[in-house]
Amino acid sequence: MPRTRGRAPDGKGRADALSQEVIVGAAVALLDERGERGLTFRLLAKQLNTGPGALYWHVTNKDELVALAADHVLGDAFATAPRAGEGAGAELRALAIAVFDALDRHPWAASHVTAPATLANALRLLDRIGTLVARTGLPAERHFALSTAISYYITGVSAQIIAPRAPVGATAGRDAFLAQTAERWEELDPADYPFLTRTTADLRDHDDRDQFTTGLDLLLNGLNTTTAGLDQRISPGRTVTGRTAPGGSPQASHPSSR
Amino acid sequence: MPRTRGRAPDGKGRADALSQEVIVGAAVALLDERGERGLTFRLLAKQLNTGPGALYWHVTNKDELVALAADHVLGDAFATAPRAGEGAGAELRALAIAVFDALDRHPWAASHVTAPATLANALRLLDRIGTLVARTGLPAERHFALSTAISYYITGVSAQIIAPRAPVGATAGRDAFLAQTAERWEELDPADYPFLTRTTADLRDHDDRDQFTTGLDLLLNGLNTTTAGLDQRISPGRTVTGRTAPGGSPQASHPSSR
DNA sequence: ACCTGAACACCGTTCAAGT
DNA sequence: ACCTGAACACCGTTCAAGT
Repeated sequence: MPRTRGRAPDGKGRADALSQEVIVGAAVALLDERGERGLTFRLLAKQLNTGPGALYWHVTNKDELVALAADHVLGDAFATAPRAGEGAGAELRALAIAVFDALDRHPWAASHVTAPATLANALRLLDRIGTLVARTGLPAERHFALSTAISYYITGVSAQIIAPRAPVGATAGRDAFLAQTAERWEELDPADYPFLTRTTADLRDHDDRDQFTTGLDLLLNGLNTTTAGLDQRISPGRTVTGRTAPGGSPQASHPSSR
Repeated sequence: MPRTRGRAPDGKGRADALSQEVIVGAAVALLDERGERGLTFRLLAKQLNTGPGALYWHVTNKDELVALAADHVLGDAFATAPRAGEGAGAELRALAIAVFDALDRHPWAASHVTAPATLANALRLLDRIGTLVARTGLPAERHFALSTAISYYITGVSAQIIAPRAPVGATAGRDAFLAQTAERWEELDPADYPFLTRTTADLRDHDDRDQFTTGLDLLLNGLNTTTAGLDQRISPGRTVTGRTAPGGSPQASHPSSR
């Protein structure tokens, strides 16, 4: 079964000619089926009716191949995310969720989408985020920092949430894993872990996707407040220990605990 | 179950006896020196004066070993983060930055700190975050969601920022990489990438650590606003495309574009 | 209980040789 | 330009055998 993705039928190249796209497509399929460890140049070559060496003509090495595969599935997000003009904030939110969902369909992918963007769809994503951020009316000097922060959140937190599902092993799946982790938490000493030991119920029945949107909304909410907080960008960078300003100056940027 | 937890110094075990701690310590050193690919059971065994098989008595496999190593360096964060009572928000911020810095010292580690927490220091971190969140006075039902959101941000975004530095190759380092990426952005078509093409300067001279704190402050800022937005938790979960509520209900949670 | 080290079953990658 | 496939230089992991 030759896996020939559509080759423009212009020339007389063999119908099953190799190309980077064909290889990446087959890699995605293999990755979906057998996980990152299951992707092998030998196996991939066999499925494409060649030898392993042939693949190296189109792809530098396995790292690049996996990165290209991850970027490929990232592209799915643009199909679902609506361009409609509901306001920049709403579009940002929709785009972020579309990315999460796209990566969620291919658990191996999330951790291979890296920043700063160099591959096609990662570039497209960041540009779109930036364009939307620019539309919010926030000060232009902050566009880059805010856009990359959002971009980091989307891919970083997605990876964090989705990655534990990547190990192809546990067929029992997510629920069993969570239940098992919850059990571990229950056995901890409440004196050492006061929070975890009283929170096991939430762990058991939380929804991963809700988790993603919770933090996302926090972040987008913060965007609202941020216009006034321009000054905050100046001071905290250098404080190595992360201590707040020694003078106890007004820190509108931190949630007050009173 | 070969868990050689603390060896009581009663017997006359060889001074250089193997234990999980010794192995993890040596693994961290090797990881720091030669990166993830440089860590080999053969090499590690040689440095510990044994055969590779011996290691498997104390550690299930390489995945577990790397996870333990990552959790080990995560522990460094607790040394720097001050417990002082500057308010929950400030402490949260300090803790987050301490984690970033700890992971930044061991670029291979960030991507291996996974959620939900199962290893010692990851548990400790999440418990601490939860305890601090509980102190903010936010509604108790939201403590779990908010704490994990913060935790996801810290480890996920750290990984995202730090990971590109992990490849042991590029001795030229981060700056060269950024400059090179900036060049790529400059060559893009402004019609397709309006944002990126006008933002290359920011990419070139941004500071990674500032990037981390920018998003962090956004997130913590959002915490302030969130008390009023309790309702927002209910609706968005099910909307698959990520569209906002169809009725056009008041959406205090999104940045207004006006 | 813990360690040894040879052996198994793989890998990614290269490269001379072909078309 | 592109493909072939054998060969190189490794790996992680297992396991009978030792102490």
